[in-house]
Amino acid sequence: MTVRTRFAPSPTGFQHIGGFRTAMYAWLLAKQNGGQFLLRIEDTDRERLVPGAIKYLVDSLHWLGIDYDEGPNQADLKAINEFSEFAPVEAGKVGPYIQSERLSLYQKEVERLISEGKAYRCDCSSERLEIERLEQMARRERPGYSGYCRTRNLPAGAKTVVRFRLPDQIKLSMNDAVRGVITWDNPPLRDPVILKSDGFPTYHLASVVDDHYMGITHVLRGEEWLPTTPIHILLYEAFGWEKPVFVHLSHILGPDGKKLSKRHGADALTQYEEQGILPEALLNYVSLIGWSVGSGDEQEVFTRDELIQKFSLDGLNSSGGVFDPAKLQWMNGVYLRSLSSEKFTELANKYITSCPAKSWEIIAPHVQERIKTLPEIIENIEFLCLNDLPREMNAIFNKNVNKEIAKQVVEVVAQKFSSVAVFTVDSIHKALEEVVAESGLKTGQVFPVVRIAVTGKKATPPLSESILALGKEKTLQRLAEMPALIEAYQE
RNA sequence: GUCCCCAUCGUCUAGAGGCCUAGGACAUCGGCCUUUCACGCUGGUAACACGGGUUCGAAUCCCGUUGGGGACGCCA
Repeated sequence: MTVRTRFAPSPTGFQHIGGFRTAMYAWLLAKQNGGQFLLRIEDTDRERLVPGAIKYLVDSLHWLGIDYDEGPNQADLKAINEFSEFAPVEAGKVGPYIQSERLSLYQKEVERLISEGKAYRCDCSSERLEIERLEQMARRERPGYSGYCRTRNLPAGAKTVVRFRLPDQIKLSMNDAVRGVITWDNPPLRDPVILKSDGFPTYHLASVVDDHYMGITHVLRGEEWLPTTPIHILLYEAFGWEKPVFVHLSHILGPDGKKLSKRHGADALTQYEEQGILPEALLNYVSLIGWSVGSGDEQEVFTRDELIQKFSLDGLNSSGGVFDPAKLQWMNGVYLRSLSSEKFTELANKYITSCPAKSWEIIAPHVQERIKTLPEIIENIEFLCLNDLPREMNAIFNKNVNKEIAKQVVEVVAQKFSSVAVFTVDSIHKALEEVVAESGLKTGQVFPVVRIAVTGKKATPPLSESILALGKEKTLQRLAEMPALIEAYQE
């Protein structure tokens, strides 16, 4: 059996990391089995549509390296003003992949249901329904449609919706790939609207119809869909269609343990990009929330291919997981350090514009080892870019270094450096060591003072390399600036 | 309120009845390396929510309690 999975987001805002994790798992499952992964846009809620949301979805998927085999192509997106260069030029034969373009299909299927008595029209106004609901709540009854139009046999009309007729007694079970058998014995469900008065389907109808016609074999979605799964099962049965495998994923939680959502602690993917998180690291980290390779294997860092190879539904966890930014940062550092110097420089590009190329070349490997996210490059190379260097002067002084000694250090070092013909890491290092040997000053007195003099900071890349990157002229200049600063320093 | 799901270190997890004195990773604390910081290496603190069963034996199976989450829309 060919595995076909899909990611079916609604373009009602920016999709957060939880949604993309669902997409990733679906993609992983399809790729692993040589199947297809599709993108379907569920734009049936006309009121909440957000312009640009579809483009954001397509761009983000591409950024993460999740490419879809079937879905809206460039022309489709252009037609609705959501063009993305990252969409495929051609993709898929069971489209359209945008639900607003499949209206006639849904309407046709609904007619079938109505003619078979499995669905009916309803003209109850939403205002009336709302009042009804409030009253029920007030009476502490379970809220829901009363069933007023069930037997009225209403003809098609301007203001009508179509409801799916649910059995009076529902007892059914389903074998979820994550949770095993789940049984419902009379769940609190009322006849749901499947076709709205504007002619658009609701999720229940559209997703079932599309999953069927698009040949979806595994439905991966968030566990918020679990309570309404009986509706979907009943719909499959009403249509006489084969059901897919359901895979209800546990939620990604915010720091407070509540479901991550657009309104709650979630960031758009572009935020991570801006924060200098690599897509590979994000993908890898997020894959670990709710999934583990298991079987005693303790691997956590996976390449994309390893993920495709090792992913399995069995490794999916049924409990929700908190998103831990600290671990993401750590993993990003791991990925950053594994980069070739060429690739690292390429990614660093936007942060090093004011740094001389030669200096960057010298300092880059040391910066690479020290950062967890790209923007941290800035603080590491600041001393190479700035003319007017801010210095953490207070870091110079301690019980071993007073103003007198500090001045002595910069003076001796400057003198020594002047006599070094060619600056290399070795010659600089040797010069520094000679200062220590000849002046009677201690290493712990010399290096910290020079570090502040040259870089302004107490935590920096290695001193000799930093000095080499700065160059002899500027180094001597910075040393020369020190006596006045030392003198002026007040605690 | 009703229904559904979930429950191992602070966090992500391993664990499919004896391999568990519960393993790993992040975070945290300490040591080593070292001119700082970082990397790396190394050691430590730290968990089976509770109560009943079942069993020779339970983190693992069953029931209940508690706690958390989710759903109850002409939203998805």
